[in-house]
Amino acid sequence: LLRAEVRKKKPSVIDVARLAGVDHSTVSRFLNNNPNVAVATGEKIRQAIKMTGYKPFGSARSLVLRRHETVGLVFEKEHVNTFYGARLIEGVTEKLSETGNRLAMGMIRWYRPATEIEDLPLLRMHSIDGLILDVAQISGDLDAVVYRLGLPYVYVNPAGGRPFNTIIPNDVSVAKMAVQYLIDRGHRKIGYIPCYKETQHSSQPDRMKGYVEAILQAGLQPVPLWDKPLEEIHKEDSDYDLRLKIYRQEYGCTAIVANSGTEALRMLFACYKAGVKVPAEMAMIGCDFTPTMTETPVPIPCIHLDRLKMGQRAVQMLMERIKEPERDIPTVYFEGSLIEDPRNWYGPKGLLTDEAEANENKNT
Amino acid sequence: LLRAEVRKKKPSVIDVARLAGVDHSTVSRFLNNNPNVAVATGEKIRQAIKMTGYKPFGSARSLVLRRHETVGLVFEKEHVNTFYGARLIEGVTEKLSETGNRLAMGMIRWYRPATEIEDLPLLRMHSIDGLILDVAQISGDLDAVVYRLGLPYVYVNPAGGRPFNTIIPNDVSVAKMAVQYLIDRGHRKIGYIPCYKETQHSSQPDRMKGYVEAILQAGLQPVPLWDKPLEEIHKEDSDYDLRLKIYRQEYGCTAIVANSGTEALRMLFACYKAGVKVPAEMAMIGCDFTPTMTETPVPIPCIHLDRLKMGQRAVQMLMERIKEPERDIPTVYFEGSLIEDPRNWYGPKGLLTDEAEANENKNT
DNA sequence: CTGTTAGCGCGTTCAG
DNA sequence: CTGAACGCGCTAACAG
Repeated sequence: LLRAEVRKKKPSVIDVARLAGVDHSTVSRFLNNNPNVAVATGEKIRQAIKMTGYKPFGSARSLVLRRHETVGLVFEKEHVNTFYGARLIEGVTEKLSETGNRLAMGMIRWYRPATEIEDLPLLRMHSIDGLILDVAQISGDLDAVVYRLGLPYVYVNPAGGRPFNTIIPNDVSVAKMAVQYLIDRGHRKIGYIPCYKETQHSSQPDRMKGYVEAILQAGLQPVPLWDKPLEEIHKEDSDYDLRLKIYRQEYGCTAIVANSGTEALRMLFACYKAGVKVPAEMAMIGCDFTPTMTETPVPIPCIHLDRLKMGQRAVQMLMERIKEPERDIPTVYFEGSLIEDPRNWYGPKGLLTDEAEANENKNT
Repeated sequence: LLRAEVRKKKPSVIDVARLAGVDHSTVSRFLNNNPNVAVATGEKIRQAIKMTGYKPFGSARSLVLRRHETVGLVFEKEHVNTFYGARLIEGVTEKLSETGNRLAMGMIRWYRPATEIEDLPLLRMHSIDGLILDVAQISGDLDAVVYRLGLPYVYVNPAGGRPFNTIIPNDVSVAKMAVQYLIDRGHRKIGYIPCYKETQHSSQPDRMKGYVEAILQAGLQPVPLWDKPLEEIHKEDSDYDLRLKIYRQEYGCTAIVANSGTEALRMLFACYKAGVKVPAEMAMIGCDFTPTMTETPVPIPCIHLDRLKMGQRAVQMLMERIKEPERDIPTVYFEGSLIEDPRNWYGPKGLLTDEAEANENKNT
């Protein structure tokens, strides 16, 4: 004990073993829950560990086990400061902690070549057991890079989708649910507001597709504004005011499906400015949830995609893949669920706290 | 090469050395930029590395160097899905990547005992070189835990502040700047909207303090609504409507300092509902920036705290501490800066893209 | 149940 | 400039 302190050197199994009067291999067995350790011996070792303040040196362990108990997460820099991104990171971290694993993060920017991933400090050496990739807006051959890494991997929400080893939100279905919600409440003229920031990712066209399909399936007519080029629509600050006018006067819309909370919020402002009552004169619903939806004076319902659970599921899938690297796992699709009043998100019965979720589950 | 492939074993320095016809120690020297390697030899080794697809095994390296090239970040779970939190993580990750370091994340929930930090997978073994802590709403003796870890550390925005090894936003100054902005534009009756979610963190009282100080320094009267208990004010959905009425009718306010974008947004809705023109009849400014401020029909200026840079600075400070663990570094305070129209945040000249920032710097 | 021993991949002496 | 030899802390196979 003292010697180790004096040498400014962290105590090792050797120090613990010496103090406990056993061999270092016995200490190792004890630490790894090997049953071949007498109870009395174990107790002595436990004492010695407490006295020395011993902590295992992870690197030595992974050197021999060839396992790092660490999972990598590669993420798009532009997505981190997004509710979607943050919740995913949260879910991943949480699930990893539960299973005793560490999370190591790496970021890549939009439109950069996929090969930049290989140069991340995260991947320049062998230091992780598997990789979760949440990258879509990237150039070059991502699959080639991932293959070269030779690591168990899981994709989350990639561009284009994949049949295996992937977690994907069902954006088509989400938009359909949103449309159905409005139809069920008697609406027949329903407009759609696309993402106000340009995106090449599939979520935008998928939600558009869902909107059109649901409308057509109900024997209704899609309102055509959505297929105009975005630049034309977004030239001025008053885009949404203009849009509201066209939707109401030209097409007689009584309801709107917003691509997300952002668009819902902007549309809501347009309604207030124009003196249009929400939801009486113009009903609204959002695809997906963002925290802005908690700030509206009136509730704007939304179809919630649980990114936290997607993150957790990604970890679970990756763990299975690490166990059996050869086996491919069929892609998991995540469906949306209705939130009638997103403003309760942070409340005592809100969806943010896991305790609340746990209680809800208990009651059902 | 082939042998390594067949054995399904990753190539090591030995394999590279054999292929290059040199000793493994020469390969090691080459990899660590030791000048004692002949150019010709180096070229042979480079070839061999490319052929084998060799990647260093990090654990073996850190075992002998006793350095992990990895930094830990402990974060509050409830803060991850916050713009503030996300930007900080972004800044930390970015700066670490630049310096060739990995980021390992751990999360702890509000109000839990500080000792839970020790049980994080991140800290159960020796696996990081230093630790950044962004935890404030936590119970128990955090300092004792950190001391026990025996690691170089840096605090970010802790409750109460610290004289050393800490990064802190100057919330008092931010609120003062916000008030001054309104005073400079001729306002004399200025109200303050506190954080609508309860918080025990110092940012809330610090901003209140800044508001009061600035008002008094200008020889004006603070509007007293801010010191009422929050529960009383927030009982109903119409809090902000009520507040607006009181501010205007009872105190004759022409301007409001909002604690953050959230409160600004809610106040703005209240104005629209009441038919109060912004900023003509009621000017507003927010402390700190949140993405909701990009969604308003009219610009609400704000005093921006750059959390991205705070994250980067934290890494820089930690690196210095890792180099000289005995030396304490004086706390760094971050000041706010005015954003006149936060709606440009995401725009081509917005603050989000570093390229834009770089260009701006070039021009100045 | 416990101790002995070998070796994981790499960096660093120290001879040559 | 290069190679031989050693050891970092730990696990696992084997012998008792």
